[in-house]
Amino acid sequence: MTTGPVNGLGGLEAQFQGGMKLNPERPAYVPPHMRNARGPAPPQFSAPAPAPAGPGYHQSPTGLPTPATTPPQSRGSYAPPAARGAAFPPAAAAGRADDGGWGAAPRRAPEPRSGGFGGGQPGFGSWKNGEHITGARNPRMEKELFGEEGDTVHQHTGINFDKYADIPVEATGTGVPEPVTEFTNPPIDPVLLENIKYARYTTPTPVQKYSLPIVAGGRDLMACAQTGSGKTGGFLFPILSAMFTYGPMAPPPDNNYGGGYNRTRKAYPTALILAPTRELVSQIHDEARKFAYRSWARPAVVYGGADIGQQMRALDRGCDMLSATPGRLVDLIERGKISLANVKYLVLDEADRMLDMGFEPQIRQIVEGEDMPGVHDRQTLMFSATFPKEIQMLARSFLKDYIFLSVGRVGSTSENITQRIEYVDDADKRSLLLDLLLAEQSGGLVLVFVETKRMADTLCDFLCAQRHIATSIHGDRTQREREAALQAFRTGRAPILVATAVAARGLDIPNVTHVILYDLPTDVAEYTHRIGRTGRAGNTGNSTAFFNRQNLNISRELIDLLKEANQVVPQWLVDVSTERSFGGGYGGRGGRGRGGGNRSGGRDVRTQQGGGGFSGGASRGGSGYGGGGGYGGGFGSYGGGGAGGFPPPAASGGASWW
DNA sequence: AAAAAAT
Repeated sequence: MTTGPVNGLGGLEAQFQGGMKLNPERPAYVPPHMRNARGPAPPQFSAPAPAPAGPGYHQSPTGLPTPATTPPQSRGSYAPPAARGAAFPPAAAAGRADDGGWGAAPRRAPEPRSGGFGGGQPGFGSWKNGEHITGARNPRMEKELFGEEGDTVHQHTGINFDKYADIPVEATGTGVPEPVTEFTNPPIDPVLLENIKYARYTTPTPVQKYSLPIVAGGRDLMACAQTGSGKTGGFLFPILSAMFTYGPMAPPPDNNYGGGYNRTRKAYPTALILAPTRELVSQIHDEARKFAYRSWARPAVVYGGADIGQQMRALDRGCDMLSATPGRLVDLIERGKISLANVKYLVLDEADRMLDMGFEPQIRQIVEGEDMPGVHDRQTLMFSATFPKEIQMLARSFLKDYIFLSVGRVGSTSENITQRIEYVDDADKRSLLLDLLLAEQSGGLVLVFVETKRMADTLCDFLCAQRHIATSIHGDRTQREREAALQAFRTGRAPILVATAVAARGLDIPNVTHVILYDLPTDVAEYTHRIGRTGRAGNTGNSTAFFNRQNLNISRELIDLLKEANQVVPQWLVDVSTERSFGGGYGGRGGRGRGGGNRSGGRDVRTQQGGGGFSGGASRGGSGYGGGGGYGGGFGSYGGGGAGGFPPPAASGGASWW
């Protein structure tokens, strides 16, 4: 295990543990699956008034949904299923006045901190008698959720909106709606609008401009948007807006399903967001909390490596928008703790990863093998910075007549990132890394990617031995260590983070000024995601990739990507990509070529010849992909590792640590 | 080949 100076992390962890242990009322241990049989507040039953049947939730976005009737003492989202009945599905509402037998829906326990008056607690709203009751403002929560002016940990301070203005957007599919241009009340729910203001978002990013009306119009979406382009808001905003407006849904009549005796309070999320790493899921949840502030909707999060009992208790306090990693979600479904029967919005973030070989079976189980509504009874949204053709083909089975959105340069990386490729043999990598770190004058954070968990530890130890303050994150560290490392990095306490692929996707860490690919991934899409940890939210960043003979397989695609992003392409890289023998022994790679051309995606497979089944459709926006201004300026001058001849000069600096 | 994701 790596124990850099900051890995031990006294404060945070002690606090975390202490909080758990100091509770004098902590009950004796109960197995996880039994814990809900003896909740703090015994379920109370009372017959809710039969709610009038009305148009289904979201069934008619244009019509006014008939209010669901909710007993005044219960918070909206936790109303007994029967009481939630009216809105969705309409048929479920009739004749649900009985409260006996299996039909008896468990009344959710009152919000523990609410003094018995659910929803009345500052910061939390409710849904009563078909109306959205906005919670009172809560200064403490606002500070926690939105931070204060000028802090750097809360993102999107100093967002560079000007850079967004010219980003081209291509939307294909049938009936593409007109994008919105501003955050305004119609169509955005007023409660959400206020939260957007608190978060200091002023203008929708291109992906948000399109996703808002697309989702509001009931459409499915496959969105390919460059990193740091506001993807999270792209799905949170339209989903929360609709949830706020239309209110909670009725659960299905078979809410006793699973376990039979209904011992456990079951969560029925309206929106389910799946992502490939725990940290990403956690980050999405944090955003969801911001934008659900003062509303009736309760965000929840579940992921592995953390105490499941704690997560289940948190689910009892509300679960309307659930962010989850696949494994833990399946676990909780099997325990009868979560039902997907109410899911109206399914989001796959980093969709290409979620549908790749490692994840696809789990995703398929969740989407097709549990009680998730079918593709026509839910809206499915997929987001990623890269969308390879094969993955798009696969993804189509989860979508219905979707709109394909491509934001930014096609399948490419942001021009906000100045990308460099350095030739360096393995033996010289450490030296060059030290040079780069010394040359880093920005005071920003440096993220170093390696290919293996072991290398992450080794390199982190090495850097610490060299008096750098570094920490590491990878899948063999405990969840607590992972979170501590990320927190130390975010806050700048450890300005260097050595990471494996676990940190490659989606993580939004402000102030990362330099991403170093100490090892190059074998896949350009992966390269794209990794360097995308810098240059976020319209800011600029630098990336340096260490290239040597082992990376020949991506040289061709790398060159194409660099060209597309208006980056300097080292001549030696062009040379090696065309020469079959590079250092010998790699003669076999020649045939790779650029067959298909769009491995990283960015183009709607339906619009390519033989796409099948879809008749093109409207295409708007995106008048060409003209190059932006020059980002030429080099950053820091380190060693002699320039883009010289071939083979290029080795990095300078003595390898004195051998 | 490696990483990630349930215990």
